[in-house]
Amino acid sequence: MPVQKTDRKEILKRSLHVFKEKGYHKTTMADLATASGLLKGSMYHYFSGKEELMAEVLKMLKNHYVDKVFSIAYDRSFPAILRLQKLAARSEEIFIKENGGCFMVNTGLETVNTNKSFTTIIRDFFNEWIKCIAYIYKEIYTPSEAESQARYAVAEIEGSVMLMQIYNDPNYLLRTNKKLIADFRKSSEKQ
Amino acid sequence: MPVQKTDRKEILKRSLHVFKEKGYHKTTMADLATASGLLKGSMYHYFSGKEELMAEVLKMLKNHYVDKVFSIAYDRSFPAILRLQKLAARSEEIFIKENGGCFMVNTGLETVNTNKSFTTIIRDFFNEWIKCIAYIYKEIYTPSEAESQARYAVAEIEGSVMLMQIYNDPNYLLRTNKKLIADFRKSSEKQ
Amino acid sequence: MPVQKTDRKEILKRSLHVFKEKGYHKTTMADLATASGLLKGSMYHYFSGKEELMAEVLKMLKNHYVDKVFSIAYDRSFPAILRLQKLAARSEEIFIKENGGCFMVNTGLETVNTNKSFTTIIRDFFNEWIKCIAYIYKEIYTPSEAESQARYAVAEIEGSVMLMQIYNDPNYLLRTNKKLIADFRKSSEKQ
Amino acid sequence: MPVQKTDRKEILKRSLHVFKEKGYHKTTMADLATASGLLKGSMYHYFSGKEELMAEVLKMLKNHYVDKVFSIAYDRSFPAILRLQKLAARSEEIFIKENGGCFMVNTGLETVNTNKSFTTIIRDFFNEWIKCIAYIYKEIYTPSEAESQARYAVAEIEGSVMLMQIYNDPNYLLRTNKKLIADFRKSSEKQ
DNA sequence: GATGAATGAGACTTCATTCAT
DNA sequence: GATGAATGAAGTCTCATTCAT
Repeated sequence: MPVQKTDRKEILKRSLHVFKEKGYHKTTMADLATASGLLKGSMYHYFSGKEELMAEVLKMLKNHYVDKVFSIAYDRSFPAILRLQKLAARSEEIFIKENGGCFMVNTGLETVNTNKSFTTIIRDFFNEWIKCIAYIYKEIYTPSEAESQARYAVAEIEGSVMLMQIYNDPNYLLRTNKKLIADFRKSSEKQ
Repeated sequence: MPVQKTDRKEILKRSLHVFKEKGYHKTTMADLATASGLLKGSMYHYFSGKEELMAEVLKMLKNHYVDKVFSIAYDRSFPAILRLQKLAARSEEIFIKENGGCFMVNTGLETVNTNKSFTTIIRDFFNEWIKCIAYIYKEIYTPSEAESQARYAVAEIEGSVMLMQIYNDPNYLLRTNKKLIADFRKSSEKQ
Repeated sequence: MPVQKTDRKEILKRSLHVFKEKGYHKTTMADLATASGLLKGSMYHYFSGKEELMAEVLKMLKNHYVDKVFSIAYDRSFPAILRLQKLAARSEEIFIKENGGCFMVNTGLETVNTNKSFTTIIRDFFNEWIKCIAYIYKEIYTPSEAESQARYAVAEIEGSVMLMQIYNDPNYLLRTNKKLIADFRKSSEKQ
Repeated sequence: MPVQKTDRKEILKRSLHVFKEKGYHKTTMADLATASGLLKGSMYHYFSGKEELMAEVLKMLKNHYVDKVFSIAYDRSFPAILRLQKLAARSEEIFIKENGGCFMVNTGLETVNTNKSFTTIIRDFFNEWIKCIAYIYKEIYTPSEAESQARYAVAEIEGSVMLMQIYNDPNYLLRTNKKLIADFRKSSEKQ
């Protein structure tokens, strides 16, 4: 019955959920098709294969972060500390509510030795994340110090998200975010 | 014709290398058998299946860390700062030299939704790690503050190891270790 | 958006090229559609399916041979030997230049056990070919001897075309044609 | 139930029958497995895939021809004409009785544009065939003339086999063989 | 007439596991 | 204990064909 049942964007969104749940290698094209309301064979109208599909999921997600999350950092109509808090709040929404964990890291680590093309996209994601945190930090640090601190911050957040997953306890992330904000406030006041 | 005499421990060691390289789901029993000098069928004399084998690999590795690495923290014949440095040095050896990344985290994230039994072992590993760092931190912090700081430290290290893998650049870990040691020294001196 | 106006004849011609290249079973409807400047679904406005399409390709080609090639044999305004030479020259053009090999034979052998309807058309083709050669041979042989010799000639030509394909060397056909013409000349002179 | 049900050689023989019947592309691994009394997956214990399997079938067949058929030509305990007759008789057995047609040619033409590795083996087969006929012809022709005549003979035989398949009439081959033998006898007597 | 999304059967292949020897 | 043939379910992907627009 050839009626349009869905579109690429919709398939990508639904595939993202499945990949989050099961990881790249454990997810089958049948899983993705079912989630999209299609049959296995129909997926190949939209994507040349599983690998391309995942690459597009990653790109979509990266763009979403850049447009909807990291952009918060550059909105100078709010004070730096508030922007940092907003970023933290958004990260909590994303990493905690939506089925636990950071999809970029989980995918990155699972595929780092088997799918180099994914790594490139994931690297872009981290570049953007570090850049946006550094932008805020530049209000109180030198540019090079800001970037260095941003890298530590991202590492600490991601490490916390990982522990959160292993322990199934969101407090790991919540505490780290609070600490990062408190540290920033303290450093601001020193000036 | 028995190609090679071997035993469980030897199989576990060789399997660890393969799992590190390819991850849990991408590794086949044939890969593990080849690495062990056995044929596929022979693996089942030693382990009931792939899942049990991985569980034993994780246990072996956890015990190795407890005995050979985390034990450093409890050797009070060295000053705290030196023990911290030794731990850092060992972690660099492990995470950088041996094919990049933290096997516990990589396995944990890949299987967190599909193999609960692995997660339990990995959680034990992190409990021990945090505990040993906290033991050192207690020399300058209150017990509860020490544990809190230990958790941050482990999160930051693991986050750095992850970025190290994604960026294929060991400096992420090296810088973090230096920072953690410097912070400890500074805090020590304040007292 | 109609990409390209076309018609059955044009589709058949373009499909012939693709079938020549890949054979019947390896050719997909998508290949044929692409070659025709259409999309897959549009092919079914012209032909009921792949099998009918191939049948029509074979008929078109057979008719082309009858009208444009075999007809040479019946043009008594030229001497027999010249007609034979012309036929040889045309066969060289067809079998050598256009991507090597005899489409009728290649298709016939590939489908002889699976698509009886093709075989009928291909048989017609050979009937016509043998008949036209026999027509020339009758100038020097009895009718029954002429037909017999014509069959040998066609067999030898086709065998040479086959070896030409396997060895990727057009000389197999060229030598055979020369020999057939020389034999005919010799037999003519004896009379 | 892991008991040896067959072996490589047996699979090759049975696969040959199936490939003869359906051609390379139309034959599925399931067809071959069924013919071998195995399940699809079990075929991959013996062969890395369909392509390797066919390559081995072709090699086996070529070797069979060399050892059991072409070798007749070199047995000087029989006169040349008798050796030629024996070869003809064997070729009739092979091409007529066993499901019609020459497997080497059918496979060669079907795959000449898609599987170069097959072509190499098939070329070897023809080299050997031409060589053995030439060996007999050298008794009455110069070496170079013998080889030339051998090539014509093989072409004519194969062309006849092809017509035999298309017309489903073994007389095409039978007549050609008779003619070749008669020609040889006539040429012998002239000397 | 042209489209192209959807189908669904079926292709090749992989792999954890079993078990007779 | 070791083998390796066999299994069978499941994986990714292909393709001739249909049909609503």
